[in-house]
Amino acid sequence: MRRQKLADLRAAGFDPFRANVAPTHFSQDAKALHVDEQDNTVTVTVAGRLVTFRVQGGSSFVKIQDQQGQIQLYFRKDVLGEERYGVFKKSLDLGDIIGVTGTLFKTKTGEITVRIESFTLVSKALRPLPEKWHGLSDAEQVYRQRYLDLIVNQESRHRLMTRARIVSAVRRFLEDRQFLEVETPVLQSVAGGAAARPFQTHHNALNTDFVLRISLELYLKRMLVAGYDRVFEIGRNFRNEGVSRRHNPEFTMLEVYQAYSDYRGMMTLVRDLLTHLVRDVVKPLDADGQPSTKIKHAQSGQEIEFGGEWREVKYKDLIIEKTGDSEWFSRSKDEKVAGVQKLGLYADPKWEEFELTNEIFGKLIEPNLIQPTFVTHLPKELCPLAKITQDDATTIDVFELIIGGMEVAPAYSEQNDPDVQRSMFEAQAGEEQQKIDHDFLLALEHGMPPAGGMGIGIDRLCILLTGAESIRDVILFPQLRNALN
RNA sequence: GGGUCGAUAGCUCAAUGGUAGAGCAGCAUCCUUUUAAGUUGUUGGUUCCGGGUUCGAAUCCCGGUCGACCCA
Repeated sequence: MRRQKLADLRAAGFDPFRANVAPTHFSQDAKALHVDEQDNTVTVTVAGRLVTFRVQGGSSFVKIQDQQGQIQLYFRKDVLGEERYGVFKKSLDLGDIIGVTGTLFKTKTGEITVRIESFTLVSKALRPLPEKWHGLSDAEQVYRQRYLDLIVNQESRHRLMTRARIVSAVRRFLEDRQFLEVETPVLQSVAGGAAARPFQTHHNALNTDFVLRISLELYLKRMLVAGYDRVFEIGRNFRNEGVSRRHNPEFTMLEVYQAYSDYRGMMTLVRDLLTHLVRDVVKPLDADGQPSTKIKHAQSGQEIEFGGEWREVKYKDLIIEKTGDSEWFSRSKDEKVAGVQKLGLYADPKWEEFELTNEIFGKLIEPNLIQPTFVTHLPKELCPLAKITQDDATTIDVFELIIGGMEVAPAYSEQNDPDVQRSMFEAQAGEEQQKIDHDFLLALEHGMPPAGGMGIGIDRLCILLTGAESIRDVILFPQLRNALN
């Protein structure tokens, strides 16, 4: 039927797919031009997709939607003429993309509307839009055909628009502080900087195997060696692991490195960044409609308070608090196995001691840290890339920022002693083992300034700041299995 | 990888083992300030796929595909 309309238009000498318009304004900018008591004095050209269609005899109201939102259009037979009005009624369908020119006025219900003087069909929708009231709710179709979700579900439009604004604001925030954005390789010989299974690939011309990066860290540190004292990268990492509400095989990471700083400097930086994003980008309102710094956490239902001081606590203190055992860290491995089991968790005697302890942290502590919390002084086995704490050789100078029960940002005082770095790589154990990048060690031997470094999972940050349920809701096209037909 | 649940018209959803339906969209009709517009009429189905049980399967059983949630 829609194809018939298209054929009819073409037969009449008009091909919508060869037409175009020159919009003068986006929808909301256009509406802002209307002056009260002065109807039909301002002319605008706007364009967008037809999303509601209310034809009533000789006059009709329709709405189009563009990047900024929707704007109502008013078509009259006596303005357009019999023939054009007929074309409007007969040839257009919901979902079509049109450009229109007309004057702004306010309807008797108070909605600023464009009184149409001319219109052009610039793209014909050959398939119908999903239902207008319920939108698109089939999760699979929402993800596979995200464009439909974004057309009809305002909530998705807003959430994913907010993500774009968050990423943009992060860039500006860092650039204002003289950080340089750099781009480092996705194809790497060694998947360093984290412990994760990488995707493997092969370069034909070089006849070389590569992996897709699992972290940005080691190349950004080479840039510190290079004398770029403040660098950051916002880039995609890839991990060949499970898919869940918090994991997508490709995800976006921000990593920031600042020479002559340390993990405490990163603490200030990340808190300033997040409060800026909440106050100036997300701009939540409280129950009375006043600006707030609280965002509702979808999983727990609690309000997360981003303003004020954030809790800071040592990893060991959290473990001692949870186990009720002040001597936990001097217990034998067998005692730790028993202790973990006593807390109702599975404990495998084959695990390393730090893994037993970390099971308690991961299962019982982290998920309950809803308010922003800096967990500091993690066991050194959890990361080989940080500096050892001066007065406690079992911990490292790092924090993990936990919000909403999720690790949002780890930060370190970066290890810059090449010999210590090498021995820490070699001493790695358990699940946390990272591959050794010898070229990176070579770079360190040339001298890297002392530095603070930090990573922020942008997807997880967006989950928190938009109150989303799942990582899939903040990624435009989340990974799904192939749908063969 | 394991468990639970789900897949029916373009979309949102119904349907005791007994003729597969509604709303919206579509099509036709009336309507010159509507707000999920309204009016009258109407088209539309490989019930995810493949087997099985049965006189008879959207419905019960087995296998598969895809998805959601939980667990690892």
